[in-house]
Amino acid sequence: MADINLDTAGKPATDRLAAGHDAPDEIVALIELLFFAYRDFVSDPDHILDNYGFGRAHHRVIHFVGRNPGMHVAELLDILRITKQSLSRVLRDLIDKGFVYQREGSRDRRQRLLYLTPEGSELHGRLITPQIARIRSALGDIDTQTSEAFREALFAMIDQDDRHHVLSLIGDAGKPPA
Amino acid sequence: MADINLDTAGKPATDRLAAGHDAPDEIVALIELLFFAYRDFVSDPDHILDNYGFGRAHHRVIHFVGRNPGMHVAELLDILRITKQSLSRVLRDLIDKGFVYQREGSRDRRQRLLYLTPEGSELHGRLITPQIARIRSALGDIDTQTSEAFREALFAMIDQDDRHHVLSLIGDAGKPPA
DNA sequence: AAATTTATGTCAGCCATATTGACATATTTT
DNA sequence: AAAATATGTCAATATGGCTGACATAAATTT
Repeated sequence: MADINLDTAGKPATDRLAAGHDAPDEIVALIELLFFAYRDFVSDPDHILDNYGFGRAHHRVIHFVGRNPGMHVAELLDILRITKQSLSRVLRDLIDKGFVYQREGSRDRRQRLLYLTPEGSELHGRLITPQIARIRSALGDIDTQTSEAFREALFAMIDQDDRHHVLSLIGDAGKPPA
Repeated sequence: MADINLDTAGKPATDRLAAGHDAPDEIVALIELLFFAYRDFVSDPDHILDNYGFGRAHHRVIHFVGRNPGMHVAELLDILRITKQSLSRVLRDLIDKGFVYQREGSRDRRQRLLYLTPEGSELHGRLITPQIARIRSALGDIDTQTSEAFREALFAMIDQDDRHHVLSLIGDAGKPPA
């Protein structure tokens, strides 16, 4: 934690001059807070995943399949914004190790519907627990309105044309902003 | 955008049963919103970086050095939470291509103080512009209180023992929560 | 019925980013 | 003078992303 040699003790003005940008400090603060919040937010699951020989990619699959049982591969690709090949490797790991299984779609037998096995479900629970705790504790310090505002702000950060999709994923808990 | 085969049309109850967890939907919604917000938030800079042959790692260095000119290597390592070796490669790229330069510390001549060159500063500006725009537009739809709440909530997500550090980095724009 | 499109999977190879552990150098601190 | 610190570098390794090509089965279109 060594004390640092930031020659911009007072910050704002100095930085803006040095950088030569017209970046409003309150906004830049939000940019950095998002970075730090996300960094720490994923660190808890990361440690757990180590014990299984899995990585973040596996976590994402476990999470979305866990929350949307019967989801098919194309939908997962769309959510994760990765290629078929990238997903394929991760999915194979999860299936081989017995955390995810596939079933043929009944409506469309080309589709492979994805489900968590009991082991997968248990891991899902383990991974989400610290994240829930972190958010609870973060919002616990704050009032309900803040929590609502947090949801709205995060939602508004998402690409316009993907918001309806996200809404359909997160369900009623993410009510459309008034 | 193919319409999806989520067999949990109504969501909440079904999912919780299927997954077997006691995950409150409002909190899970926040978890997912954070994922989607971050995914889209970094996508703008990512596209720009492609044109320079740089990646996210380079962006992070450009950003923090740009905001904290004269920062030294150890501090950067602490912020990014990566190893010396990982930083080393990225830093070498940036120095070789003329976006960052180093100066010997005057107080401690072992230190290498980091600065952006004019080119680095220009790239910094290019990278941060869409991020500022995204946040402005996200908060534009919303009121000032919401913006404040957003800042508070993000801050509270950060690891307890790192908050003072983050505070010192983001300056007054991230006022300590009342 | 035949042709086309779609959903998925897989192969081979590549690149970016991260890791560890060992070691070297210069400088500061004890 | 010895120890600790700040940085840099080497070699080896792992993960997770990418592209492009190709294969199969099933659904859809003509």
